[in-house]
Amino acid sequence: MRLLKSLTRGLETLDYMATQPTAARLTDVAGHLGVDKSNASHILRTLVASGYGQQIEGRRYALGPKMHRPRRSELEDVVERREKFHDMLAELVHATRECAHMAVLVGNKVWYIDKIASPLPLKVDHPIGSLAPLHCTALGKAFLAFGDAADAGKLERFTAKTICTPDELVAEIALTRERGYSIDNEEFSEGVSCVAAPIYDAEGRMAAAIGLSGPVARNHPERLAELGMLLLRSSSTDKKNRMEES
Amino acid sequence: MRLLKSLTRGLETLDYMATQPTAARLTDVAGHLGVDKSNASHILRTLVASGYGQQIEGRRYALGPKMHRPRRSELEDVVERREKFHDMLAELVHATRECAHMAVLVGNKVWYIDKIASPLPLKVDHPIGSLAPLHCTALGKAFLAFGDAADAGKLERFTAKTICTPDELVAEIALTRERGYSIDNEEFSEGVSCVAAPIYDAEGRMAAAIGLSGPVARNHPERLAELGMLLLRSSSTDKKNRMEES
DNA sequence: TCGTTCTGTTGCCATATATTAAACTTTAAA
DNA sequence: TTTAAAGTTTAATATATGGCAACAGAACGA
Repeated sequence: MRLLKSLTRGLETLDYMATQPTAARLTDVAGHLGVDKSNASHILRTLVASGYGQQIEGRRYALGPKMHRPRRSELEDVVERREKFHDMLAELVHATRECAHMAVLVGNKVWYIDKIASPLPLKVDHPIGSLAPLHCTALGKAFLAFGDAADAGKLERFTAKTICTPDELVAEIALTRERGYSIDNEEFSEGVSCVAAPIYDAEGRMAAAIGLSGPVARNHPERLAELGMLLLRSSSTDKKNRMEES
Repeated sequence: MRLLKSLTRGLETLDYMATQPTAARLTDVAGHLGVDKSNASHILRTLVASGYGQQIEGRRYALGPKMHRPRRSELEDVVERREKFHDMLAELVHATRECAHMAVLVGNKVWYIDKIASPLPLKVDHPIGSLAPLHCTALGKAFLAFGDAADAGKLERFTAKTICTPDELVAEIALTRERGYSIDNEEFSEGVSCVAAPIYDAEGRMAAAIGLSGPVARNHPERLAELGMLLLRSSSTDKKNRMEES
């Protein structure tokens, strides 16, 4: 197993510049790598010449334009995903007569990006575009359990049933992982219960959450379980379709 | 001017992987660099070992996790912006009694991310989360005139007044730039006219568009001009505030 | 299943080249 | 202005690297 030394050093320099809060000086780079100043000079110059580094404000070095290549826009991904799962929401509403939501993770909140309301007169309403906390919503818990939501932020209390201690939340998340879908039983809004399940992208990372919400009057525990299983079935069907077309 | 060769090649390999639509094979990389397979093998292995490359689906190479370092999420920006301008929308609705919208650019469409409806019974409704074309909406034209919307896509006709030829659209955009705000006069929806103005981020790039929509019955040309000026005044006030706090 | 071809890996050697050290230049500090 | 620190250039040497060739493994077709 042979690694190219100068390449390794160059990349390590990129690492260094990436982790450094402020633009790095040549001497610092040389010190960090444990090489001579002149060597560091050559490395940095090569990085700059290739566009992976850049020299700014006199003689300081930072990551260059090539390191900030515009990737495919996150927004496009989100909008595309919304389009893709809109029909699934419609089917879910049709099958359950409950309100279906879709949300993505933004910081430590969920952001509702799609909704189809229940046809019944008694209905819940999380407007599209609104934000909600992670620890007390089914959609949020789905990101905690299956996505890469780091922490839930402050565990604010909304109702008597809101989970407000880290320990309880950890247990709830573990339970959610076993179950495969998440539940919110009047933890955010009195009288409203929800279930949610994750949606994955092609790389297998959680991309969005899809959930069903309704009044507890209709959604007793048994029905919530049914709805949860329905969500799992829908999302696994999607996964299968994706497998086949690839 | 001395550049490190193996480092240069390694970085060029990153370039190659970045521009390649699909994950690259070793032979392709070797061919592209004009080096021996064995050399390419060492380069790729070094890239993988350092995290700048990764080996996926067997024997193909792609940019690694270090190249996808999480920058501040675009979604966070959008959500933050929405929060920030929500009050302005409310003020606009209060002042004009027309519906106010906020939208961002996604590909060659505008995506409505916030809305406050008119209090009057006759009102327009672009639901939040929906997409609209650029060439026939005020919000879209704002991105064409002041933002970095590259092209408007197909100039589909929606009403008799829709601008459907590139030449006319170019002229309209030029006019919009002079005017400072954009106008949609029943070009997307019969009976609905809108005005819109750009919102800029800290770097001076157009971040979002804010617009007012209402029925033509109320919004005769003179009123549209008034609404446009109001938008400009609101957004310039925001700009001033931003200047002061920085 | 087997053989053929294509793709990627390993070991070796010669030499191009990266690294060091020292001299030199530029910038910052005193 | 002087002095010290930081950065660049040059030159020399050691060695890391690139090419070759042989090897191994996967993919393909029969």
